[in-house]
Amino acid sequence: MIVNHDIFNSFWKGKNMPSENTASPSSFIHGIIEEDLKNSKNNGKVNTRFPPEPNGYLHIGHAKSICLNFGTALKYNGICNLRLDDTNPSKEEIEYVDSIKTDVKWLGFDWDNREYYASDYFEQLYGYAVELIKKGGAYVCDLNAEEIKEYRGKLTEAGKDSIYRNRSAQENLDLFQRMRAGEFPDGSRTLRAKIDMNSPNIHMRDPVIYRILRATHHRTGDKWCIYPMYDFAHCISDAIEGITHSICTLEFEIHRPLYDWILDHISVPCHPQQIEFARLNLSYTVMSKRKLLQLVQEQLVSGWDDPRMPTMAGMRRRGYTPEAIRNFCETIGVTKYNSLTDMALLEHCVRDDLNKKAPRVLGVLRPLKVVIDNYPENQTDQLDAVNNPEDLSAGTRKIPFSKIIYIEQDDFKENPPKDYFRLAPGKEVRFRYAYLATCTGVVKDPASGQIIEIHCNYDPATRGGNTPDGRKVKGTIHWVSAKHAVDAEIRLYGRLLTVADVSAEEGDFKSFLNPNSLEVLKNCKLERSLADAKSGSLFQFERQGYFCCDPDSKPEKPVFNRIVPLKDSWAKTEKGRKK
RNA sequence: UACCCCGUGGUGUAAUGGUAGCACAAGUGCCUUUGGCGCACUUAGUCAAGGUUCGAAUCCUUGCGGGGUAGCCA
Repeated sequence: MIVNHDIFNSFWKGKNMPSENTASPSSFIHGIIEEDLKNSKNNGKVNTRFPPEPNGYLHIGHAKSICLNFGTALKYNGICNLRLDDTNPSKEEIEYVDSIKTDVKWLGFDWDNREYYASDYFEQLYGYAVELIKKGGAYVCDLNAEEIKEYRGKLTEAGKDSIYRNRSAQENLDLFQRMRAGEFPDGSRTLRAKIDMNSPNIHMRDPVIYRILRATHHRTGDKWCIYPMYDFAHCISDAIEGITHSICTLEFEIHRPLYDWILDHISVPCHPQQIEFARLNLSYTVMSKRKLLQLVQEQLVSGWDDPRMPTMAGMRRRGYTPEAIRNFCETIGVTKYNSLTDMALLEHCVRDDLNKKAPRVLGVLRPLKVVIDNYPENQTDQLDAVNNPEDLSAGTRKIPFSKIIYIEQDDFKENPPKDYFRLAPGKEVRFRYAYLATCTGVVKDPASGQIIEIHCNYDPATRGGNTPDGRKVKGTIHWVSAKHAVDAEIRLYGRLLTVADVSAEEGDFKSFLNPNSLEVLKNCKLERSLADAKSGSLFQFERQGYFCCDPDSKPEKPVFNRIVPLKDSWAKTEKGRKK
């Protein structure tokens, strides 16, 4: 696993703080908050938290939650804590903790010194469990896992009481203490909340709140052999931290009565309000940690930071910017409707951001050799090129032109279709920033018939690409001088999956993996300046797309990732024509 | 067929009882030394039926459709 912190530390530091605007998604949640504010609830405070479990890498769905939680706190002058929800040591690792912190910072949010861990509350949580037992709200149950399942009943039928349900508080206290002391084997007993085995809500049928589990915790080591369950730990952690609005995803909606029940039955300092919203689903990808982990473990991708992954690490390596992701999160909104967001919207946000800030360069992905017959053998022109037409303060640079150049294979057609205004026999095009030239001949490989070389004559009067006589030339194509070019590897990424909505398909999601999601071009020709591009730096290769210098890049062999192609209305009409 | 939640153009959302709007996508045209960007325009929507109301996407009822929930996971 490669974690290149330099990618963003060098490039983005100080440039990626969210503005008031992008950090302010408006939604039904803010409606609730503003109502609370109006009623002076919580003394006018708005405190949130982002509470990931450190059992995997953060993905774009988490970004939505991060923007919501941190953005809400920012909007209402509150605070947002980072809390690692680490109550299940069997799945959690320090590597994940580190990556989570890295990703939240990279996205542009700051938890100051409020880096909290549910595990920091284990002692307090234990105390609250004791209080609950004393109040008759919890009991130690000796049923095993299968028995508990059986006693729980079904969705459509009530459960039945455990035979251990009516133990005395004294006995429960003694047993719970001995559970902690390690007197009983894993799985032999649990602490359960004493609620209602007939509840239509299965989560209220005496849920387990503590289990015996001998696993080394990444922070508390072997100090504990009992661990609190989510439902017990989360609401109390919220209360301990003074959270006012505990925002989570829809699948916890049915847990809310339990969240409230626990807080109502112990003496916590406050009672946060749980509010649920719909998690993000993105077309042509998967968003579950389990599936992403599978892709990594089965080496179907190169790692958590494979640029095809919807993880923050993957998107970072791909070249997506924090600003683009934040803007995306604002654009998609927050509701309770289970939706499927079009990947095209994310790509739009990426292009929109990159268009403003990415310097333009010339690079040829699939080179075709062009000889300018009437250009002097050993001459080199240094031509002025605009770095960014969207930002003239980015200035200009010099690019060298000479007798032999490379153009894109797509930019020449021996038998051009109608409306094709690139290079073709007898046709004139503009080499961007350089000269107008007319195609005079084609050289083919006698054996295969493949076009291997084009011949042109240029018009010396058109230096810089201008036409003193005012003639209009519609086609402008990019090029790179052969003798000045730097050879590079370019990785083109496609969609991870072949179907937009894999949840609607039957069978294993892996059978819908796009076999062509990665195409590596090893013979690309780029303008010289790209030889010393820094890892993580972003460019627009004119007429091609946006590209990001990969950590694998070396001065002698630069490597670039295509972040997203430019929109291509010609490809669209061509495709339409073929139909 | 238990309980809970959700249904607004193709997609994502706004309208909090008072003109159904925005963005993406799709399409057309203009502009253009990036077939990019930008600009203008077009297509297209309140799940259904009743009810309340001067007036309903919004409130009520029923139906239909979608999602969630039966870990000692979170």
